[in-house]
Amino acid sequence: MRPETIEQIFQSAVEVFAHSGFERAKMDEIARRAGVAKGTIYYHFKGKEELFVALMNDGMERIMDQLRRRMEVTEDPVHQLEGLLEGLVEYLYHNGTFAKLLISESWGSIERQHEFRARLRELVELIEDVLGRGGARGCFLPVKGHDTAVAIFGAASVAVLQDLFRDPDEKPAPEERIGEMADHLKQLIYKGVVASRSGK
Amino acid sequence: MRPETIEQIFQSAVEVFAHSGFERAKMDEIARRAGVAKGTIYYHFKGKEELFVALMNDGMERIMDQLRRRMEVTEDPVHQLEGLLEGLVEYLYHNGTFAKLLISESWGSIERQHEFRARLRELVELIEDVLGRGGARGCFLPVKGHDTAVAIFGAASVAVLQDLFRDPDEKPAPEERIGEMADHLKQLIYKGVVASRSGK
Amino acid sequence: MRPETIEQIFQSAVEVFAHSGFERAKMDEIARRAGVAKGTIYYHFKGKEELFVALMNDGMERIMDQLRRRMEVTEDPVHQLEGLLEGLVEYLYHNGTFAKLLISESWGSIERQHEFRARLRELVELIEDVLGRGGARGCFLPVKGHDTAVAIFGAASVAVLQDLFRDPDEKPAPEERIGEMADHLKQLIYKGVVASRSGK
Amino acid sequence: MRPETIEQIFQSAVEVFAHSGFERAKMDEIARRAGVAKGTIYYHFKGKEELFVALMNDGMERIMDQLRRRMEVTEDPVHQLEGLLEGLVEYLYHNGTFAKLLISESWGSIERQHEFRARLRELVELIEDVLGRGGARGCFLPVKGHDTAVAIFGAASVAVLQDLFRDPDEKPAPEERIGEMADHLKQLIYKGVVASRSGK
DNA sequence: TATGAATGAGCCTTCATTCAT
DNA sequence: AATGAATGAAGGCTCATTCAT
Repeated sequence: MRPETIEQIFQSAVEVFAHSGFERAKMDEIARRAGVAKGTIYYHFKGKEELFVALMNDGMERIMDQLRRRMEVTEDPVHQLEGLLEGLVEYLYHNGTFAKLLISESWGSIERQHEFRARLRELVELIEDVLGRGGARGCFLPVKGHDTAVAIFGAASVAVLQDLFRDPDEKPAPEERIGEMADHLKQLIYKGVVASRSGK
Repeated sequence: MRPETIEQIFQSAVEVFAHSGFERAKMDEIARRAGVAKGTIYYHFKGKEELFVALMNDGMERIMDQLRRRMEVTEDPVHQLEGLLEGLVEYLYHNGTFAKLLISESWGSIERQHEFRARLRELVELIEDVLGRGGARGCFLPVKGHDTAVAIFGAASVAVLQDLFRDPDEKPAPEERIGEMADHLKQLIYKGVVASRSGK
Repeated sequence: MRPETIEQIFQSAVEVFAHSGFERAKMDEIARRAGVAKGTIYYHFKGKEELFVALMNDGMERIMDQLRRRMEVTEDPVHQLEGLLEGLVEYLYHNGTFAKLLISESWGSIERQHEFRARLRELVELIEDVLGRGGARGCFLPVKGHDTAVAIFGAASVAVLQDLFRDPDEKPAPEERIGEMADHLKQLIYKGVVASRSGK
Repeated sequence: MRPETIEQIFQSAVEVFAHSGFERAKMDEIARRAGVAKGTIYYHFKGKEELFVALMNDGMERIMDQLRRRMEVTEDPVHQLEGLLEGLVEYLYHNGTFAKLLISESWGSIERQHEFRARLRELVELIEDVLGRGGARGCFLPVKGHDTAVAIFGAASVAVLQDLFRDPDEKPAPEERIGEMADHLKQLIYKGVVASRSGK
């Protein structure tokens, strides 16, 4: 009757998992913040693990949706990559919570972590595809797709995280930072850092 | 240099922390692998936290040493950046264990994580300095130092991790991959991905 | 006689209690098998305990009915005892479920268990009466009634249980086994095991 | 160093398990009675289940020892059976705790219960062997071994339990009752209940 | 009558840490 | 220096029961 309850648990879980990481997160805390009894969580989710995975899948779907939508507005791979970078930075910045989990819970051999990397690979493939299409059209250099795509993802996500977790008092307006960071990333990824290219 | 026992604990701790992450790592397991009694660890280290921090500091010192040594061989910022990238990839690849902890335990508000990010900032500053010097000399584009440096670090470390944690059966020879990956990163970071630059 | 819903709950409860014992039995499971919502059980029964007691009382009534009916067909205590043994074995064998609960939930100091033993005592008294009447008529040895009656009940019920819970693949036809076991019990209880009796 | 601790846990566990049954028994209570911290139990036993099984195995070993010793004093199967009955009644009476668990936790399909019945079968085989040897020598009637042996065990154990759990105020001296009950069982099992056998 | 979402006390188990030896 | 038995706080999960609909 009330999908409301599930939604509350979900919201609360995102916050708590993000704040504490999977291991330190306490079901008690999630329940408290959601304003439900502990048992209620277990009525809707099989356990901590399932709740977490449901959460991450949800997050991954959202980000993939956003990125795909960004890419549909143009056919030009260069613009598409631009959209990807902006979308990625924007989403991660607004869901720092999710960004943190994505980066910190993706490495390891636990089942959950396997599933995670699989999802992450989808995102990387999105980037890879753009690079591939652009390479075919001659508007991108012939880069080695996968490694480069992963590197681009790593650059964006770590940059966002580092920004989110710096001393809270010196943080500039988020919206401004998002634009700034996306620009810096675009510059790095589009042109690289080396100046003189004629002589090379 | 270090007494036998401590060294064994250290080695064992690296393995266990890397395999399980900080939270899942058990002091029991560390003691078992080190071949010492659990109490012995507490004789040498104040607790789990201290052991972990000591470990990470050690790791950070080693990587910083390696990177600094790489940079001393030349004065040319372009070559220095090359050395940095190679050194970073090489070290992280050989110490995947450390790479994983570095990336997954750096974000959060626990004391230990603060200390971590502080250390990481040192590494980023190393990159930033090179970019700065290169920019001053005109051999680098005038990039926004900090963001770009973080992005470069993120690109390298996530790329290495993704490689280390992919399906174990399709892994090529490590040494080969290290060269390859460093090359791909260098290309990305040096030239970017966009092809036509004539108009610029 | 009983309304549909209650009957379904009853049937389901018998199965679940028998399969899992009182403690391990879950109201959820009982409701599921009965095809009703969990709340429905609580609409008809005060709780788990009451449901269980109702069940056992029902079982005890049935078995007592069956045994009493068996005894009415003759006046001869020897034949009556025969009927008791056959009836007991037959009933327990066909209601292994009940047999198990009877034997395993009867010992302890919880209220429910007291009530149980009280019921069981009724059954034992039935046997005791037959032995008493037979002793008065001279067709039974002058045995100490209560102990012997309990022993007879124990012999029959444990024999049946042991048979019901042995490896499922080597089980012979139930009907056959019932006759067999009743015979063995009759022989034991009628003649005992010692051979030479002339010299005594 | 201190097998003392384990012994205390063992003793306490026997009491608690017997008083409450496996499911209702609380590790907290066992620890409290043993005078140790809860964790101490888990230092020595893997869990509740293992503790319980260890307990039961210990009990079974003790009873088998006692019964085997009883049987060694004579070669005559009739005397041996006498020893078995006396030993069984005596042991169960003195370890009502164990008797209860034996009878109430032996039926079911959980792993632990399988193991239990297996152990119980050993005991039954002891009886079966005596009956077999006696039958071969002609001092026992040619009874069907297994069923009869199970029935004898059931008779003895249920008789003891019924006695142990009757109203506490009307209990006679234990030692006296043990002798009495063993006698009643011997009479039942040796001669049966039917009086006139000449005419039959 | 019947439902099923919600509850929360209760329990088993884990594990970092201590300390007597 | 080293040991390992003992500790106990903490946390995930279960499940009988309630109640608004």
